[in-house]
Amino acid sequence: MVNIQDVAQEAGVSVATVSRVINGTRCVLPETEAKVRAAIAKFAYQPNLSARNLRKNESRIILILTPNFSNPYYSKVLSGICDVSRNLGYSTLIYNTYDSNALDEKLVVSLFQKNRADGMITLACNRDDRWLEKYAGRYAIVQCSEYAEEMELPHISVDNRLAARESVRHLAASGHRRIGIVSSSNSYLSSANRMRGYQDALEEAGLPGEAALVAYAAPDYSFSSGKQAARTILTSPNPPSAIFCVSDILALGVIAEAGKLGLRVPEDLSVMGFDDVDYTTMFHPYLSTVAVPCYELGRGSMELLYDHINRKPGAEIGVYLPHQVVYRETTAQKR
Amino acid sequence: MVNIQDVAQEAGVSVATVSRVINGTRCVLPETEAKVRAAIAKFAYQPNLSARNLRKNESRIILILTPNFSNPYYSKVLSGICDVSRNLGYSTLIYNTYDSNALDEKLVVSLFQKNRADGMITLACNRDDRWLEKYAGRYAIVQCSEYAEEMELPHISVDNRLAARESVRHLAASGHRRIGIVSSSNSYLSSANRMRGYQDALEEAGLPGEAALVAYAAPDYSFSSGKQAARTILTSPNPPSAIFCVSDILALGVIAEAGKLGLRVPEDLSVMGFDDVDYTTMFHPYLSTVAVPCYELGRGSMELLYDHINRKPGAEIGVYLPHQVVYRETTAQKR
DNA sequence: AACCGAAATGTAATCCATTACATGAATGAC
DNA sequence: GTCATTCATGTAATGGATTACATTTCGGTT
Repeated sequence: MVNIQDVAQEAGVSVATVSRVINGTRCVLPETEAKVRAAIAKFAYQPNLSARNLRKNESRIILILTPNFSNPYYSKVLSGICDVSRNLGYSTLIYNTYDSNALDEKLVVSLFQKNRADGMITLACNRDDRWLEKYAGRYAIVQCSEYAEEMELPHISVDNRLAARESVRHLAASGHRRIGIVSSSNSYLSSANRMRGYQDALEEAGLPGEAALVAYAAPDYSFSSGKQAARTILTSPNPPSAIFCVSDILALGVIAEAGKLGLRVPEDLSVMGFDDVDYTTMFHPYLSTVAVPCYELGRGSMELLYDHINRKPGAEIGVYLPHQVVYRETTAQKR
Repeated sequence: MVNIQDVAQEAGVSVATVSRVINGTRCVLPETEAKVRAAIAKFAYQPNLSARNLRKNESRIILILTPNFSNPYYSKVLSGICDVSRNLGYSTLIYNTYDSNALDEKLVVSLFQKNRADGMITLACNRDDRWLEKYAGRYAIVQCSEYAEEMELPHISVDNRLAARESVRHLAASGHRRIGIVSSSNSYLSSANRMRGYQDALEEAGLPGEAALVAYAAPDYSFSSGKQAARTILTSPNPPSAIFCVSDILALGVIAEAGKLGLRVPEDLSVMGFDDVDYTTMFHPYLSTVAVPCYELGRGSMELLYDHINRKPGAEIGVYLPHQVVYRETTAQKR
């Protein structure tokens, strides 16, 4: 494999000059630069990244901690992260934590040490993972989608509270007086904030909150847990005519269960999802939902991380991307 | 950051000995080893990977070329790859080629050179990408799911031809005499082999092939292209009573279009998919399909790659994992 | 007692790019 | 004409782990 020596020799200059040309660190005479570039081109020379990283004391590796690779939401985010990181010259080491919601402190530290990662992006930490703060100074960390509350750590997400509020407001504006919510019994800030937004909207519309309208699905966001939650709500004495769900898959479960109970969507029951993953429009009724810019969240989190790795002054702490509530076929006027 | 020097000093031995303990390359006296291990533990020492890679002339990075990160099939495969690669100490650099089916030769070479990757896994190459062979000696390459035909390059997949044959054989055994196929107009070997399997089964059952029973959906495997293909087949003069599809999403499209045409599934039309992605059981009718062990394909491809990187004698060239045809709610006896 | 060989460990070269410091040439000021 | 300064480039140290080769030690053989 050709190295910087060979290039220097070919160009008739020293290795230092070649390095300067490559990195553009100091002025090099145009004709010298031309010679060097010619030699680089001739050999198709590529600097050895291990040597460079060793010298510069960086790894050009960023860690990504994701709970579940195959979840379409996360895979979209990952896609955004990978595209940007590739352009910035970083390798991504994706670590699947398999829905173990606890973002393990020991794991994080050991991953950092073992890989000497330059930074990390977490896709799902709990709202009370305050220990992250301890490492903020030492390592560059960005939290994407979920983040630990009340901490000065970089994070990027949508405004979950507002999005939920808008969705539920729409349901109320469509005449629904009894609006349920299917949340998830996890410790994500998004779940908490979507619940808050739901309550905001009820209050705003002058509707009373009621325990029977609230169900918590299992923390796995699965289809079947959505069905189960729906059953609880819909078989109660005075069931709602609309249900807001904190995820699309849960909403799909709700729709399935509603069908089982003889309810038509949207004629008898309006349903709203959250995220807008691909299959929301893969079969009818198309799901009304909140479109979350997953890919852009991924891109944004990597860009944010890059700024923090390079200690760019003024790098932001909290970034919020715009969402959009989309009304399709699972929501209708109350009859 | 603590280095091997510090550990050696603390343990009162030379750096060579520390290295030997870490790598287990040569005999070290038990008490010496104990001292070294104590020092390592005390400092929580982790070898610098850049230095190690530089010296060993490896990068511990493997490239993954995938057409579409967010496709559930690929994300499952990626999940398997990442889990194994992590355990083997490799970083994965995932490169999204965005459905540009042409696995670009220049891209591959430049990625290898730039990252000095130790190996590469391709998730989708065309059956005629014979240029790959040129690089087989120089780089470790494993083809997962799709591979270039008639070449001695490592690959792993299911037996697409057999799986298709079994599925269609089942339809024939259920009394269907006119069985259609929705394939995809791409250049994947899987498509070709599933077509061959379809023909095998027809022949086996003594059923005639017929052009009107065959439709090629757009190469994007999309829901809408499935619908379009179904329309072609189902509106022909003498439509089939069963359709075998080369992907689940296409099958979903077929079912949707059948519904539009007033056909009930499975009463009027049996439909089989391929892959068994998550949403096949997310709404009724549950899809009959061929379960492909995506995750295991991912695992297997990384293990295979590892063997080839290390030039393990007897590393296999072609690995075939078992599939399983699952009969759910979209297939029924012909009436 | 002399010698051999194996085992355990140490010394130092090596991988390759970056960069602090050194050198030499050219420019300009007085 | 001399000295300071800047610019372009070269020399060599550096980062940290691996490993070929060297050395020491010790048990065993004759």
